[in-house]
Amino acid sequence: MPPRKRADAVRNEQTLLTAAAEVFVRSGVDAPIREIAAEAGVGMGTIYRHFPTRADLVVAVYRHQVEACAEAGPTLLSTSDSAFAALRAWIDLFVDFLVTKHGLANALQSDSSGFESLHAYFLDRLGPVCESLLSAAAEAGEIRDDVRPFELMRGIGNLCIGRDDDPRYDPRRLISLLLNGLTVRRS
Amino acid sequence: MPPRKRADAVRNEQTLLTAAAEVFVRSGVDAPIREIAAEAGVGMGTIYRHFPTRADLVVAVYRHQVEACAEAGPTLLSTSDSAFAALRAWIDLFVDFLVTKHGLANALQSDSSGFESLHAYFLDRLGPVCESLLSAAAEAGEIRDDVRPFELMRGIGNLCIGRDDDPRYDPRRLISLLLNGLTVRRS
DNA sequence: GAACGATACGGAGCACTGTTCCGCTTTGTC
DNA sequence: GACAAAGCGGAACAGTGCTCCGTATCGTTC
Repeated sequence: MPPRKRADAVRNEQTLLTAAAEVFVRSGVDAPIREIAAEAGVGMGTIYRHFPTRADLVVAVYRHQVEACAEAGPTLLSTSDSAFAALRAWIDLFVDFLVTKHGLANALQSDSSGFESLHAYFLDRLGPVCESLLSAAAEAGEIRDDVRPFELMRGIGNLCIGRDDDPRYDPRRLISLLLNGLTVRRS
Repeated sequence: MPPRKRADAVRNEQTLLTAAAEVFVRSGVDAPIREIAAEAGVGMGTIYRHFPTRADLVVAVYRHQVEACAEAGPTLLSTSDSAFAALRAWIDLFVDFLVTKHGLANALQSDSSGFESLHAYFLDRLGPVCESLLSAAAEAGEIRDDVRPFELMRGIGNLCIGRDDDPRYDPRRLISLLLNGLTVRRS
């Protein structure tokens, strides 16, 4: 009994996740469905069919982003000029992801058990990736070696809270400064 | 130089605060402006003139309710059959007020300094009122005498979090049970 | 490769909301 | 009573969520 999904449906679902992620970063998790549909180049009906509620979509994007972020770690490490450059690039992806993560709380609007499990999934999956980037940069002598993944991810997460309250507040700038602070300098 | 407010404007503002409070309890702080206008029997323009943004309205209702709640304490105490009955009635008002209070965080959406000061105002004003009701009931031998206003208000506040997540969750019921738990019984 | 359900798609259309704007009404003053 | 000024109401517009169904595409069977 294999009523398998049609190929175009599978394709659309992937397209949607990617498009939604991009729109979330640009316009927040409350972005109009129309905008996401336009970005993905599909009709609104398609979105509602795949993700009946906004929470469904946000959760799916969240998982998708965690996975993409996790896979990007090793890739960046092997293609970047330096481990520190890889770390910077990875953090940039991570910040994009945080928009979705912070939107999750509102989207789930109380389902705290669901939220907890998604949060645990996030830590399990990304903690080690962050760790490997930190270790590589530390071993290359580019940054200090006493920074733990948890504190870094948590700190960056907190820097991103309230990002759209005030146009003068730019989390990415502060994060960049923070990363500068990790580097080892010859004096 | 007395460009005093016109009498009808003053009247409308009061009407609006009362109506908005009621609608907030019924439909939450995100209730449509139209609904509030209808409840108050005024046009939508009137609301926007008095309270340009939703945050303005929520803050005004908040202050109004804190005041009403504070004034209701002594009144209830002198008109109720017992101090405990007065306490119950007061808590009921207090729960209505909490809807507004919890909506405040969203409405202020980050202005944490403004939020802090409103929170302090609330504690200063209502703490003593709650205290007097507790003392009266304790002195009448109706409830135990080791309950502090802060813990009670805080506990009730927490019971009201997530009130509209699940229709099976009824904070007022639990609060009623909690109050029962305060009573002194002959065994 | 032709034919034909089954599956999925797109987007017009409806319902509902926030916000503005201006003709009309009420108020206060002389 | 007359007349600005202040205030009011709600029609009108714009943006959004969500549904529904005619149409297009896919996968399967011969």
